[in-house]
Amino acid sequence: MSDKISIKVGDSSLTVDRGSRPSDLAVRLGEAGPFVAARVNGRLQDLSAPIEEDAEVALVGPRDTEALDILRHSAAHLLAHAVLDLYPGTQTGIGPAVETGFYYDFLREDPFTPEDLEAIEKRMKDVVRENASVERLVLEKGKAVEFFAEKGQELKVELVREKGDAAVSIYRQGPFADFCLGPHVPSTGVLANVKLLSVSGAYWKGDERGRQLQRIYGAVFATKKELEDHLVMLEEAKKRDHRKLGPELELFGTSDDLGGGLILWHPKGSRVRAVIEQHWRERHWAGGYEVLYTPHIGRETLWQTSGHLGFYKDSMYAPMEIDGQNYYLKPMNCPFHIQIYKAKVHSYRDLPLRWAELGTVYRYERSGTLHGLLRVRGFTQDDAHIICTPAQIDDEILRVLDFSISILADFGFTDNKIELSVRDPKNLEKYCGADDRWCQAEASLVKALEARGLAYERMEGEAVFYGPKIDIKVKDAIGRLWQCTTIQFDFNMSERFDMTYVGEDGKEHRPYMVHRALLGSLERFFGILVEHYKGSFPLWLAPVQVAVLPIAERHEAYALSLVKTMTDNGLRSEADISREKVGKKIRQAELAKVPLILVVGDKEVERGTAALRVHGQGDKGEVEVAAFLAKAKEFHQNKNLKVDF
RNA sequence: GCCAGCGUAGCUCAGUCGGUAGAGCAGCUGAUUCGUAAUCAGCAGGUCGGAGGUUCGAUCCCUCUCGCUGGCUCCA
Repeated sequence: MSDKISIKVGDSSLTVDRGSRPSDLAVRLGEAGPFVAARVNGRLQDLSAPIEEDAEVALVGPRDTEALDILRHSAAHLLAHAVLDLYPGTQTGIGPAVETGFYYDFLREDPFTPEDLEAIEKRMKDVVRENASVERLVLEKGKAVEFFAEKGQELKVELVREKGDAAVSIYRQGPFADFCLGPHVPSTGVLANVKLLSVSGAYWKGDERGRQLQRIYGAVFATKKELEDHLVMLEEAKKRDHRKLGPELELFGTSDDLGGGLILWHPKGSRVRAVIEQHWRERHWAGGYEVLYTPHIGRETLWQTSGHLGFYKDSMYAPMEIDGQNYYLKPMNCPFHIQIYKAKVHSYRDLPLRWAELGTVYRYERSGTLHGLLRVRGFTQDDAHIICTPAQIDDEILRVLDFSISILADFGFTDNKIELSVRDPKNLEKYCGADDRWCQAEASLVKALEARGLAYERMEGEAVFYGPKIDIKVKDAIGRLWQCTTIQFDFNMSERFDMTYVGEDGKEHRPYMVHRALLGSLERFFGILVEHYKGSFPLWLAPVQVAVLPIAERHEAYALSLVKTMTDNGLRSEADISREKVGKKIRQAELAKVPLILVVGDKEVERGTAALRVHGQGDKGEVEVAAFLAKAKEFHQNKNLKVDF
């Protein structure tokens, strides 16, 4: 075996000693760097890792996209380095890169305070300036255990014992050493643009019964600008926060006296909700659905049959006793729809049935999980159940998929991420329902996605126990994903309630049942809408669509007549007849994010016109009332997301 | 539920090293009748989240409790 190997870096080819390191290549090629890692024959590795065979090598700079995870992971190590410098005796848990940055978990008696975070960040920056080197060593497993035991790092000892191979790689910098595969940056100098963001609790190995650790979160980027942009984005997200905008725009509220996780829809929010519901109903009727109503409570026996009392009881509220019988608040609508199904004998000729309901359900959520409109204890699901024969299932799935995507688009969500959740192939016994049914169900989900050419991610093992499903997540204005639609097969309920239909053969058959929530819940969807539009709803959804602002008292009658004209034409309109100057009225209408503003004074009264202002676009000048009305009506009725006058 | 932080007027916030609180906006009243993002003046508004304790005295210190925030866990 030759002790030379040939290396290709970009356009250059060179022959080097076997065992040369990527960092040597950089020197040899006169590449300035800095570099954070190297891609050797497609695999990311340390700059200091020897190359043992002919290879194609790419040096990875901090600004390369594939560097970001390395920067994050290394920044997590830097964080631990600083923490151990400042708080010796702290035990380190795990510290990975995550989607938005990195974190590290620590075990320590005293809580980290915000001041501690500042001190830690400062120490991190010192270490960056020192450009401390990061060293990799490989120890035999037993030695690695000893190594961490000597340092008093019991958590690491546990990890090495559980996960370590025969040879364990360890990264070391300052007082900190980690059991870690890498790769890592060669030294800390490239981690200058780092910021610690928050501290929170976390469980050791994610186990609720396990030890409680303290987790410090941070973000890191290759350039200062990217870090600043990220911080601006966090600020931007805060400005869109529906929990702030909701009460500000008088859309909804909560009340301590009412209780956590319960939402009060204020008049303006209720208006928007009513518009959403009406649109939803009309689309469902047009789409071949019946819209049902069912009660909020049901007898214990119903929940026993459905199985909820068996496996879902912890999420249900305590029963109330009525005439010696226990009744439960509903956590789901399906048993009620099934009762309607079972009210008569169904023929295959009746199917498919598509039954939808805006059904308000109540679920116990642990106090710490409640979050604005997004996680609540009482909410209205836009639920539907499709009951059909095996022969109909492909058509029905395609139909519900198209329907869902189309309705999401009505609200401005056209950029979606789709996930197909299927069984865990290694654990088939934990699922209910016959194997051939699972196969057919999965096949029809895939067929529908492929028929429409939709990209999707296959989530192995993510199916719920009763059937495979498709989830649709929508992307909002600042790129965040929100789960809305879920289309799930249910092989459980139809069995438990012994749902049947009479087939052509005169025999009883088991229908397919598909659950579907499209918007998800009205509360949650409304929260997502508020964040997506930053409170500035498109015209057709806006609680007030046209504000009419008289300049002086003598213009009020005219303003009110315009409001009546708008209202008579189906537009939601209000006049501001406060004794304020027009500048103030405009400011208030703009702050309320009213899409269209009509200012009227002497000139407009005299000519029977109005001065138009479009939210976010400013003064558009004088308009004829009839022409304005025609356009506004058109935008409203067509549900345009943007208006153009 | 767990860890940490927070809770002062409707909102945003100041303040009190323990002697029962203050501003701006919003509200009300009055004046102003005004041309594209805040007219002026006056008034009113708080058992300082709730309960208990320590103290001559608690909004401030302690305990419990409720709620909110960031996460964790959970979300068949």
